[in-house]
Amino acid sequence: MSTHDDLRDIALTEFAYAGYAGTSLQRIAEIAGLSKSSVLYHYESKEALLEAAVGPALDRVAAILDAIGDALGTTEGRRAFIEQFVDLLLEQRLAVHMFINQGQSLEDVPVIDRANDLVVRLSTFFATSVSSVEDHLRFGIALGGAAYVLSVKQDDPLAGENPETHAQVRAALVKILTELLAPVSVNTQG
Amino acid sequence: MSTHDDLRDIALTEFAYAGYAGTSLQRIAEIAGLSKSSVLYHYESKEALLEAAVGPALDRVAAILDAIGDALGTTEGRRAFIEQFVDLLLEQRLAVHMFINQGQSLEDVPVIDRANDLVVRLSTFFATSVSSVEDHLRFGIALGGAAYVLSVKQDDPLAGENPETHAQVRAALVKILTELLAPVSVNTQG
DNA sequence: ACAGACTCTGACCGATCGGTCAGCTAACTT
DNA sequence: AAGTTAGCTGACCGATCGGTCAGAGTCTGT
Repeated sequence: MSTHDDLRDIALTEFAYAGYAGTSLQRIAEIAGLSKSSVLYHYESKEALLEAAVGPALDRVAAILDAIGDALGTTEGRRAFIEQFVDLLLEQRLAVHMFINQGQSLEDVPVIDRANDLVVRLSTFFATSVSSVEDHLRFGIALGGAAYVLSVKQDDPLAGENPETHAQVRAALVKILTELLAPVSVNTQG
Repeated sequence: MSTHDDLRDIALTEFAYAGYAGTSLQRIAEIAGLSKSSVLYHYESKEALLEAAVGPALDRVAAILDAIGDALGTTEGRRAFIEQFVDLLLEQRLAVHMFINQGQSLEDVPVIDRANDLVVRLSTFFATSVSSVEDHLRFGIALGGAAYVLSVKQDDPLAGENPETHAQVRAALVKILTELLAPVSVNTQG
């Protein structure tokens, strides 16, 4: 992989792990085996590095939201969405964890504002007709919980990258999020 | 409230919101209307401020874990635990959110190590006999999701502090976490 | 009136932060 | 062989970081 992409990946890992404010360019440089000046040669600023790190994940979220469109109220629509959402989580777990848990404090960064807008879209996607406290909590727990559980470094089965475990995690996530967000009988007109 | 306690509360709010690394003593001082020197008069270091901020929450977690003891495998025991856990979350939501989401990166801070130990105890509490991937995910989503949803600043019903909404949130949380962690038929001997 | 404790402060410290800049080296072009 | 470019670097910048310290103001007990 190119140095450019290496830096992007290192930055994403560190931002998700130690926070944007808690990660220095010096540290990113050390992990990459470069000098801080080299990092700033590839990316014009720390903020540009953040944008490169989470931007692609935001594109995917936006694409999913656009594609699903209006099939939101029905249980069918929700289940179809959940499958795509789980795949997104598994592919972009660090980026999602980042803007879920640091989206509030980095509010004036353009790429984070974009992320926050998408979270709002995602929220209204699930809370159009039904707006009970319980449903709000369900959505928040599903979103924050999934982002959290996939970002925890653990010696557990999740750590391995073998495809069998991956399929197992995917199936379990779909099941759990379906229970939370699209129960067998959904009140479409709460 | 005393200046000492004010500083503790301000620090907790800022640590949970912007992260420990992302919060400066200068900022805490400004919010409190004091100088940075005054903050360091009340607390000998930034780390001491962190300990004062999350310590009481950790004491409560430990107390709950000690009290529940061995009634862990049964559905009854889990439900009793969940009620206490929800009350803890509602009372100490910022502190819980803090050490859930920053526990990994602040690993060498004593008070955070204590927090991480408690999370491990909590985890094994739910994963003694059953250790399937799905149950690990259920636990992580419940823990991380609840910590997340209660820490989000929102213009939603949660924001208000009126007792009626509080009871509504509590009931919904108990219901959702029970679904996640103690379904009607729990496999005690996975 | 004096002494001592409590609270608070500005000045200052070394270290680190994000970022700039001139210049080095190696590879490719003409 | 000369020129151009990409990749990288150390030296340096002002700002901010956590933390130290001597001292000022206030209040209480004697």
